[in-house]
Amino acid sequence: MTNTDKASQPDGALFSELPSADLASRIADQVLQAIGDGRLIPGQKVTEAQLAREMGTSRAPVREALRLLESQGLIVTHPRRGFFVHSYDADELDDIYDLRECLELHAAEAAVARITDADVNRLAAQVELLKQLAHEGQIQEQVAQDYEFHRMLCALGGNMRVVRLFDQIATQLRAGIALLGRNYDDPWEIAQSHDVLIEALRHKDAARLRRELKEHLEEARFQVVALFRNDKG
Amino acid sequence: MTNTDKASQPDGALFSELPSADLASRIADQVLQAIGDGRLIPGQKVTEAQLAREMGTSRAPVREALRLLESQGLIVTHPRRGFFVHSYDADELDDIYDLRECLELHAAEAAVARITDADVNRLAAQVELLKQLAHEGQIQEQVAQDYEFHRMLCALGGNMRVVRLFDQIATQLRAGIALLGRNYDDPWEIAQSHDVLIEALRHKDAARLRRELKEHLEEARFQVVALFRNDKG
DNA sequence: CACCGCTAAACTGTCGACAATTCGACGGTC
DNA sequence: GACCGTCGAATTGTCGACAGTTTAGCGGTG
Repeated sequence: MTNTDKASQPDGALFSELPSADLASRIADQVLQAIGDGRLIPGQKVTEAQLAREMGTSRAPVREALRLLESQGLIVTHPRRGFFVHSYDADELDDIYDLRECLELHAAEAAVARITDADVNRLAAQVELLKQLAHEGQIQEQVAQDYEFHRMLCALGGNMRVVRLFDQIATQLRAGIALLGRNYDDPWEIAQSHDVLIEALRHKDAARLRRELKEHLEEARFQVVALFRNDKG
Repeated sequence: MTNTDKASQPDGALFSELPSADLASRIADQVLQAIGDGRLIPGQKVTEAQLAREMGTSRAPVREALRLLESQGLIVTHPRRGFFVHSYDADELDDIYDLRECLELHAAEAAVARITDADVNRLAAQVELLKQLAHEGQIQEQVAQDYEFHRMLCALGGNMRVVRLFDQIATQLRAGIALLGRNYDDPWEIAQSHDVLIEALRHKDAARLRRELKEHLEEARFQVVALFRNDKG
């Protein structure tokens, strides 16, 4: 998820890379976090020199970090004007969900053909984790693990490029949703709504999985977009 | 297509932006072109200082250009090692086509519901252009206009994010295919194979369009991947 | 009071320089 | 002959500086 360890999911490598000492990546992570917890709000200008001063570095790595976040869709650039935190509107979130649905349904369909019982068990365990976190009231962590579940599902589709796209989309959605300031649904409901997906996977029922997953995703999409429209007019 | 004019397809804007004086973007275009016509070959190292010398600039904009191309998947970075032209293998091209199929089918399905007769006519005219270019033997241009046709189709789906992704994918495919050094099929066949898509669009037959488009794309995918496996072993 | 142009401050794009790291060649060792 | 460590050249990551542009504030004008 962070930019520090790009290869967080090494395809069977024994050791993951050591955390990069790269200044730019660390700065990008900081900015990402700042966007996530609202210290940077959408539309706000991000000044290279100011960030550089605050971080005690020169402008060069700050610039690279912002360009990285730009490529991930979290920062927008107006040439000679500077960098700004990307401000999502409801239509854009709707587009993002549309894209996510397209990718995830595709990956899930491919996954059904390749999935093993062990894989299904891992996914089921992840759902149990979601329920537990719902009980404990760890909402932030639950959101993170919810994305992780869907990421696992995408990964089982076997197309790593799709997984990378999913990561980008997830980051954007989290940034967009963060500024709602509240969750879009009851955590327990969310956790439970994954059960039907596990069922479909156990039976390797592609059609059913597609149907259920689509409903699952459109539920979230509908809630989020509706909330967004209310907040922003 | 180029990086110089990001808004090359302004959604109804009267004037396109003036060509950016941005050094980084122009450098990126040069490098992109160099990859396209084989002056830079996959796997080759790209040295910042050398590029900067050749272009008569400092390293800073070169670095930004390469990072931009990295975000588009044409350049890969090994930290503290430098930049390299991304070397595609057959499996990766297969993944890219898989992704393209997923996106384009989705966009096409959405397009059917929104498309006007004028839109269909524009697409049909584009197919005629493909045929004409096939006759004239302008293969390079035909390839470009072929992508343009599919881009138009994606755009009619209404999700601009999908279009941007398509652009990225197209760039990667062209870079990957460029090093085959030859076309993967008869230009006239390629042009004609678009006719069935127009037919399906005229009848607003989503199911048929999906079927035909899928076949259309898998044909290209099959040819390219097969050729690639032969060349590279 | 709204609008316009001017001036100063702030900022971006670009540049050249330096330290730390990496790469390649060389010679030494088994 | 293959392997290992060393040394010098080349390269990356980072830094501070400068020119041109943008922005914000201010006073003038209708």
